[in-house]
Amino acid sequence: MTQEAYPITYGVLGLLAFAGPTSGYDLNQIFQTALASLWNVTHSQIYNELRRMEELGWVEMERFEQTNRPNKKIYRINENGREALRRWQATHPSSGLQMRDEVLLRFTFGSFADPRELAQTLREAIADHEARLAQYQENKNHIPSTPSSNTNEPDKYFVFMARFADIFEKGYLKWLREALAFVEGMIE
Amino acid sequence: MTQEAYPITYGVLGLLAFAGPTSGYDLNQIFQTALASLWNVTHSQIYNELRRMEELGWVEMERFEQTNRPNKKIYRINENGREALRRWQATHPSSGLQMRDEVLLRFTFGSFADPRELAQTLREAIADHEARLAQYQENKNHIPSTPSSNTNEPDKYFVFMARFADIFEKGYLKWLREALAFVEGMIE
DNA sequence: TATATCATGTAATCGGTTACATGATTAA
DNA sequence: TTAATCATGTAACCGATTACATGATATA
Repeated sequence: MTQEAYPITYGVLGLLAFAGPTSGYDLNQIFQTALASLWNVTHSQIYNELRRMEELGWVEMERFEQTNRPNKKIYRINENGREALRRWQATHPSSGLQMRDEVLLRFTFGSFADPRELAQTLREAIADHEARLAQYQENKNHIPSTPSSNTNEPDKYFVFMARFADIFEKGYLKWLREALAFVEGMIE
Repeated sequence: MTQEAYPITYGVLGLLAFAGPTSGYDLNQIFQTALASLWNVTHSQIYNELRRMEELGWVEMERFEQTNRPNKKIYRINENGREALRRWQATHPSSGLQMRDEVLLRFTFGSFADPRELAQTLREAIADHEARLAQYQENKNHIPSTPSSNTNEPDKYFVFMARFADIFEKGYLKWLREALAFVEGMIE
């Protein structure tokens, strides 16, 4: 683990600023509901970033012994961490949108596929993205409030970001349904 | 390089089936215009996958000496390769959509940013995505025709896939413009 | 009473990126 | 005439994923 930070580092750090003292396990849950629509992570990486930030001195860690559950480590952002977040926001993005989509890739080479199989792949993708959309709409009810604000209204940036997931998934689903109709037209 | 194939492997293989005998350099160009909207790659990875597929026996390689340019290797898909493409199409996707977007991540934690800086980030993102959209629309004029079809009409799956990039970028731009207006409202 | 799932994390691997190389044109 | 960009690839590294570990509780 080198002494450096990456976008995902700040993603975890930002959530920690919102959530207060939290374990890696819980941060992963939060990440999956709050940010999964715009940044893929695995739970392992959350732990990686927490360790990294501890080395960087951006967070404090405290161990808690538990009997019924594995022991946990609780992380808490400190002033260095908050300062790092602000510094990050003053820099330029290091890269543009990264995307990989196996369904679209398969569709593109649909000429090599049996249309029946491809149609099935598309139906599964539709179910998948419908579930995502439902999940994102459900998540809107659990948007955290801005840290250090004494209101408990949902953070306005979070709220606005949630619209992106909505627009994106609806557009995707629209395309998928049209694509399915197209592929069904190719059968036999 | 292990004896295995991944989605990106089939992406390169599929393009090779469309393009006929091609060098890694040229395949990268083709990939960037044809598939960049749905799968990120670097040119290095194209070369990696070509070597991998040669080991797998899916493609044939031939060296060409050049004087004014570095020597090149020309790759050509063989029957094993075409069979591999068809087999792949008969399997289930190994993963869903993968996405990482630093602009959205920064926006989400906009509470820690100076709105002026965030607005600037959004303006640059708008310019970036406008350029992408223009690029994708230009690309529509260069869609390859289905291999082994004796027409030279653009491949129908490629054409349909191109609509996805269109829908996606337009939706993204819509959101970005709304987000910019929102952030500008937060200034001062 | 198996078998998921919860809960919590570490270790090993690898897909994908960055850095390195190199000579020929083209542009400022 | 200095600096990009073209053209073509290889080698090294690392961000991110998969696999491993472990005991408790809930579920079928």
